[in-house]
Formats: sequence, C-alpha cells, structure tokens
Amino acid sequence: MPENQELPSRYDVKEVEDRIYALWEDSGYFNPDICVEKNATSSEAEPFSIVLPPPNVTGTLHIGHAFEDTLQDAMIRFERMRGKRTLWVPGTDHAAIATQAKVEKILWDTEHKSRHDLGREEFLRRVEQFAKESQSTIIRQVKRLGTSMDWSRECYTFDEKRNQAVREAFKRLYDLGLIYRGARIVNWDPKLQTTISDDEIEWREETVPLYYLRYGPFQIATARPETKFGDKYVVMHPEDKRYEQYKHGEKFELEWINGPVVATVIKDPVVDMAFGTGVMTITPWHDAVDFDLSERYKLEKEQIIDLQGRLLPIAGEFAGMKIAEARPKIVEKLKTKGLLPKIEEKYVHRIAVNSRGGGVVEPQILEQWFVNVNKKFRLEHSELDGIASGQETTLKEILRQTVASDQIKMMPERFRKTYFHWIDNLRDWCISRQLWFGHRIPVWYCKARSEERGARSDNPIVSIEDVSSCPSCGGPVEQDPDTLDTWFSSGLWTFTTLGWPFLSQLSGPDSKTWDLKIYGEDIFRALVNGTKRIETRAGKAESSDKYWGDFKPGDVIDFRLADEATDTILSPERKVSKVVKNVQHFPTLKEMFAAYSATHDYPGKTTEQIEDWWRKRPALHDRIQKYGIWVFELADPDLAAYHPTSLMAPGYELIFFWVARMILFAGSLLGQVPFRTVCFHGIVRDKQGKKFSKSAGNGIDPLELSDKYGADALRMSLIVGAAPGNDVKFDESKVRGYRNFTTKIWNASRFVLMNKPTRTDADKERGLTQMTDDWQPRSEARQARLKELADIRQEITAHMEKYELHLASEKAYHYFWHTFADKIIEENKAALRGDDMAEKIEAYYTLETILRGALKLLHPFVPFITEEVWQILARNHAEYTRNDADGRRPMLMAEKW
RNA sequence: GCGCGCUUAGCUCAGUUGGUUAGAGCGCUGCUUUUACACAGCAGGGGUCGGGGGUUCGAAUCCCUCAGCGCGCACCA
Repeated sequence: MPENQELPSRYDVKEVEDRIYALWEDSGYFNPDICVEKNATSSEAEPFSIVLPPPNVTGTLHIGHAFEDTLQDAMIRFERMRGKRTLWVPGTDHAAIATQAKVEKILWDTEHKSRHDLGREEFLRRVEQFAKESQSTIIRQVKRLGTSMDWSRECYTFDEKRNQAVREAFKRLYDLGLIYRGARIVNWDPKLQTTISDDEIEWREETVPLYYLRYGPFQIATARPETKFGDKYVVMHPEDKRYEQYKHGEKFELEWINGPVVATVIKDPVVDMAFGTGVMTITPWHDAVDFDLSERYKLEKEQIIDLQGRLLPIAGEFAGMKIAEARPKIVEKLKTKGLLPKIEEKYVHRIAVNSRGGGVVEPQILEQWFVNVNKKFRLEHSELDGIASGQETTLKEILRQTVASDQIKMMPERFRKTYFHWIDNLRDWCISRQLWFGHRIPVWYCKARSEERGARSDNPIVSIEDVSSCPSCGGPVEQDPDTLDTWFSSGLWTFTTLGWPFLSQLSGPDSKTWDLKIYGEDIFRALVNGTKRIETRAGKAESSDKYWGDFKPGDVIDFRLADEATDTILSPERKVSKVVKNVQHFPTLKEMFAAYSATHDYPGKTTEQIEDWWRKRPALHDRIQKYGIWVFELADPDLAAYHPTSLMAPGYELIFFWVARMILFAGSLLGQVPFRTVCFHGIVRDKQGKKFSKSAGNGIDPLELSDKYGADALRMSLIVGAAPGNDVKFDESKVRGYRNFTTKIWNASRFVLMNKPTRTDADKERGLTQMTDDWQPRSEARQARLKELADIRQEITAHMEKYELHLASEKAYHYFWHTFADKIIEENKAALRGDDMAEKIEAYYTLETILRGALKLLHPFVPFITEEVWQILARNHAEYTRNDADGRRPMLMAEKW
C-alpha cells in the first residue's frame, strides 16, 4: 500500500456529506452515553445540554431552522470536542392550533369537508397522519444539515410521555391552586371558534370613522357603535373639572339606541382626560379594560355579541346580524335619532387578529381554565437563586427572579428589558382551547351533578389517570372537551424530554421496580441506624445504574424523610432525584423489620434497640398504616445530569412563548431554571429585508442550497457575522462565497497530503522517522507558527465560551484561508521541493500538524468537509491514529479540541 | 404614549471591556493560467464609522441631542 493517498481532485459535496453523516450516526457519538462507553468522553465530564426548540409539524424546514440548528450544532460540537458530556435532544412540536388549522384547510381544499363532517375521532386521525408525515420530512431535513442530535432520545410534544407529563403538570399546578376554572374575559376567535392567548394576537391598523354619540348630557366617542347597546355606565376621570358636577354612583335616564336606559356615573382614573371628550361608556363583556373596571366596581355585564359574531337580542331589530352588516345600519339609526352629532372620518384604530390564521378577535367573557400568575404558593423544593425551598412565591416572581438574579443569562442582554416589561403586563393565562387537536384537559365532570346544577364547572375531577366514573356517586362522567394551549406543553419541554415524570416509566411490570425494593431495604436500614446515608449496592449494578444514572454501586447518597408526601434522595452531586407517588407496593416498614432484622445486621444495634427505635416512632407507624406502601418517583438520570440545560437558542420572537413558559414551568414544578443561558437569534430575511415565507413567494430551500453548495457552505454563510439577536439578510451569493471556502479547505488539504515525503530506509536509519504528538520543529519560524495556532485556538475558544459564534467562525475562516493557506503553505513550498530530507519532513509535519489543528477549529462550523479530510488523514497516517475499542478509527467530531 | 434596536466601503454586515494604518463576504480595477485551488493567487481602489455637541491623552466604541428607518409593548374609548 502506498504511503500517500491523495485526495480526489474534486470534492463531491453530496456524496461526502451523506456518507459522513451516516458514519457519524453509525458511530453513536451523538449519544453521550456511547461517547462515555467508547472513552471519547470521561464519565466524570461536565455535562453540556441543549434541548432543541422543536420545529412545528406543520411545515418543512426553512432557512430560519437551518440558522438555529447550525448555531446549536456548532456549540454542541465544540463542547463535545472539549470533552464535555454533550447531549442535544431533538424533537418536533405538535403546534395544536397551527396544525389543526392547516389540516382543516387541506381537508376543505381537497374534500370540501369541515372537521365536523369527519367527527372528532376521524379528524384527529387525519391530523396525526399529517403530523407523522411532516415529522419524518423535517427530521430528514434536519439531518441533512449535519446536526449532531441524539436521535435515540427524540421526542414529540404530543407523544405519550409528553402527554403523561402534561397531565402530571396540570394536576400538580391545580393542587397548588395555580390553575383554576373561572369566567373571565378572553380573546375569542369567532372564525376558529376558540380562545387564544394575549400573545397570539396580532394588531392591525385600520382607518375607520370615529363616531361621537350623544349619551344623555355627554358625548362619547366610539369606533364600534355595535357594542354600545347595553352601555349603562358612563366613566370619567375623578379630577376632570368639566364633569365636577357629576358624582360617582349618580344615576340618570337617557334616550339610547333602542329606547330609554338608566345610566350610572363612574369616576375612575383609567379615563384619559385628553382623549375625545374625556368621557366613555363601557362594554365589559367585550373589552378587557372595561371588564377590569367592572370587576373593580362590581358592575353588571351583558353580552352583546355571540360566539359566531352575531348581535344578540339586546340589539333589538339588529339582532342576528353580523357586525359588518349591522354597523352601517346602526349608524344610520343613530343619525336619524339625532344621537350622532359628529363623525371623525380618519381615525386610526387597531383591530385584534388571531395571528394563527384566524379571524378578528372578539373579547368575550367565558368560563375557561386559567393559570394564575399572581397567586402565592409554597415552592417545596427550590434551586432558584433568591427563592428558598419552602418559601412562598408566585409564578410571576419565579419568572422575574430567575432572570433578575442572572441565574438565567440572556443574550443579548437587551432582551431582559423586553422580558421584564412583558412580566409587568402579564395577566392570568387562559390555557383552555376549543380545539380538537392538542392535549386534552385532564379533567372530568360528574354527569349527574352537571345536570343537577345546569353547569359542569363545579367540582371538577382533576386526575392524571383517565376517570371512568364519579368517585363520589359512582355515576358516569364526561371529560372536559377542551384541549390545552400548545404553549402549555412547550413550557414543559426542557425537562419532559429529559424524563419527567419518572412515574410513567415505572408503571410497567418490569425489572425497574425491583431496584426500588432493594433501595427500600436500604432505606429501612438507614432509618433504623439513624443515618441519612445509604450505600448503594453492588449486585444490582446494571439496572440500578441505568435508572439511577449518577448512582453507582458503592456510592453514598443522602436520604431524607421529608413529610408524608415527599421523600428526598440526593445524589452525590446533590442533584435531586426525588419524590413519591403511589406506584409500587412496598413491604411496609413493619414487614421489612420482620423480614430483615433477623438476617441483616445493623451495625451497633441489637434487636432490642431496633424494636425500641420502632416504638419511638409512632408517626412512622401512622404513615405506614396510612399508605401501607412505599413509593418512589425517581428522577430520570437524564434529568439529573442534563437539567437545567446549558443553552436555549430560540428566535427572539419566541421569548414569551417558549422562553417565558419554560421558565415558569421548570421553576414551579422542578424548582429549577430550564436553562442557564438563552441566546436569542434573529430572523433570517431576504435581500429586501423581508421575512422568508411561502406566501410572500420568496421562500428559499435550505436543502436545495445544501445540495448545490454543501451544507457546510450553508452553515458557514448563516453563522459568520450573524451577531446574537440581530436579523440576518441572506442571499445565495453568500453561500457561494463559503462554498469557495470549502473548496479552499479541500485543496489546501490535498496539497498537504500530496506532499508527504516518502522516506527511504536510509532516511529512517538516519532518524527521520515518524512524528509523535509532542513533535516540535527545530526551525524557530515554524515553532512560531505552531504557537500562533495555539493562540488562535485560545481566541476562538474564548469566543465560543461567550457564544460569540459569529466571531469564532470568522476567525477560524480567516486563519485557515489567509494564514494557513496563503502564508504557511507558501513558506514551506520550497522546503517540500528541496532535496534536504530532514527539512522536507519537518516542513511536511509542520503543515500536517497545523492542518489538523485548523480542521478542529473549523469543525463546529463546517463539520462535513473537516471530518472527511480527517478521515483521509487518519487512513494514511498511522502515527496519529488511535482506534476505538471496536477497532474503528476515531472521528474528528469526538477528537480532543 | 413607553421601551428597544439600527444608521460603518457600491451592496449585506462584523467590530467583544474606548487604545496602534476601521474588518469580512459579494462587487470593482490591474496583473498572473506558476505542478493545491481561476470556486484561485498577487497587487490595488474604495469609508471625515447618520448629523451636531460633550467626556478623555485617545471615541465607530461612553454621555447628551437631532434626524431617518425598523421592531416590541401598551387600558386612549
């Protein structure tokens, strides 16, 4: 076999990238457990984890995803190479409302049917089918970019485990009093027939006439006369001199649209004295501000518009009409009645539109489920800075404190301000949706009781498990028909992907529960010995190791009896893996006592002492009587190891949807932050600065670009110069530019390889043999070049640590092209062509050493080509090549940075 | 209305805590087809860093102010 193997002169992007990705997947290195197994990562290594903000199953991969994935992949690859235990969890999002709307549209377009024509069950089957197809497309696309996600841990926001988690979360928050059912004003979309959250509203400006109506002695302004039928409160500022003579609570009669009404004067500072006449009437049923006001003064509320957007009987002759139809007619009537003294034609008004492709939002008072963001509750376990375990807090406080304390770092920092401002304006979050597709609300109602009271809102049965009959009367029940806001499950994403709750994994009749029994024994023994320490046991190593993650046989762990509902077990790193659920029947303490006191020795204790110990703990007796079983809900080892995650990298438009909700749930349910750093990226825009979208027709397919120029080139073009949080203008010429760069990498590497000197036996005898890892050139100039590489590595490392990928990538780029290729190669050409074998070898080794170093620095950004070159180097240069345990060559992706 | 961001080479954008001749990609000009690479090399042109004021030995960078553009939030009926 020849000592040199040249690289082919042409770099076949598609062939190489597909082959290399398969090689990576095959190696298992995407999975940190396998990295540890194969010795690429130390089992003691610090973890670094990212949970992918999952793409919607509604669509295909777009350039924004490519951007986001590239940033994360670069970080993951960097940290993996640095030796961290690196986990990147992939997944997809069911995106309830968006997906349902999409499938409904397809259904209408292709079969001219509505979802009601199919029925709930069949419709949901169609949605799932659509989601599944879309999912596999997205995954294929994501892989094409070279993302090093651990596919063995792939999740879906609507799979069974996530459903378990959603139920669990709902129940726990309900039990804490943080979820309640109530009649409050919500955003109702008459088109999609569902509520939506405040954050899903898109405001559109409209120029409409502003009508001044005569309301008794006052003039009031409105852009929506159709809502005014029921107005019986007239509000003004308490300090408004113009209306001094009117007193709060004063009543008077006036002629109104459909006849005389009695109005009451309300004085409140919400009124802007400078606007219009400084007087307004209110419509509490269809306006959030008016609703708040009427709550404050306990005013009557009346519905004017129904859920289909039609006027109700209160509108008299206009009843049954749609708003658009009724408005001109109402205006006409007002005119003829002389109640319309003035019209201001050009008034800029903003209407609320459902941003998920819905209709014009009409606020309505409806009975819905809400998350109370202001209610105080006890946070049992807290790892949050500034909130102690057992302390009272609120969800808002958790949202604020975790970021204010810098426990969560935001990049760029300016988003903190946006975030805090959002918190200040945050109202209770309506989480129920009248959609079919989504996590079903885990609440049941007793049918008999509902009928008796004419409403099902009272006495909800909130349960993690399905409920088949009423626990009190045994009669039939019905499940709440609503589904949960998709952002509810999103908020649980960071930790449910890592294995919360453990409960669902324990219920099966398999060996997992056996471990617990063993631990129960140990716990018992510890209790008897009056210690909090438990030594885990050998003999159950395989399985206990698996489910306890950090715990190894012989590890000492802390155990604490907290209260009847919670026992806590701390791992050696003091990560909590805790808690309690009725899962597995345990022998009672008493039985254990009987069974084990005879056979096990409790050092330093006699049987009498143990019996005495037992007698002295009546509380424990109670507890055993009461429960009779011992149950542990254990944290998944992934959760203990990888949560809080290290980094979250969403687009800044998701700050409220993903980021805030994740903080809220991880804080309240785990007492942890969901991530340590959130690094926002901008939106990828086209040359004109427009967002890429299918409807705008400027769509650009990242896969097409990858096929044409290589995923490496695409990645590079997205990452260089894209400062965190800033939008990127993107066009193909940029990709072409970085394709040229990959060609440069290829050619420079080729040059190095084709100049490997062929040593004769005589050369070897003269000591001109093989280089080693600590090889150093004698030439000072070459030593300086190696030093320079080390310096660059340090600079790039520093940038990466600060998530300044745009700077790191540019530096690596510049170094490779303009230092290595342009200068260093040129400097060494003469030596390579000369006759001095020693000089030749030194020149070559210098180049190869620097090439290897540079490939490492580039690998996070252009993983394919660097890996390909590395593989060829390894194939030909045995002196550098170590093999894995299984005899395979190591990969650049798992090399030491 | 409140808040945030942007304004740097013809175009798109970097510029980390203020510190030597302000950088990159694309584009432009000239030369070069020299056995890694024309998807290239070498050489070059091009910026009073939006305007004005201030702090400083020193400002693209910090402060004030003005202008243009963009975005987020908000209870102006």
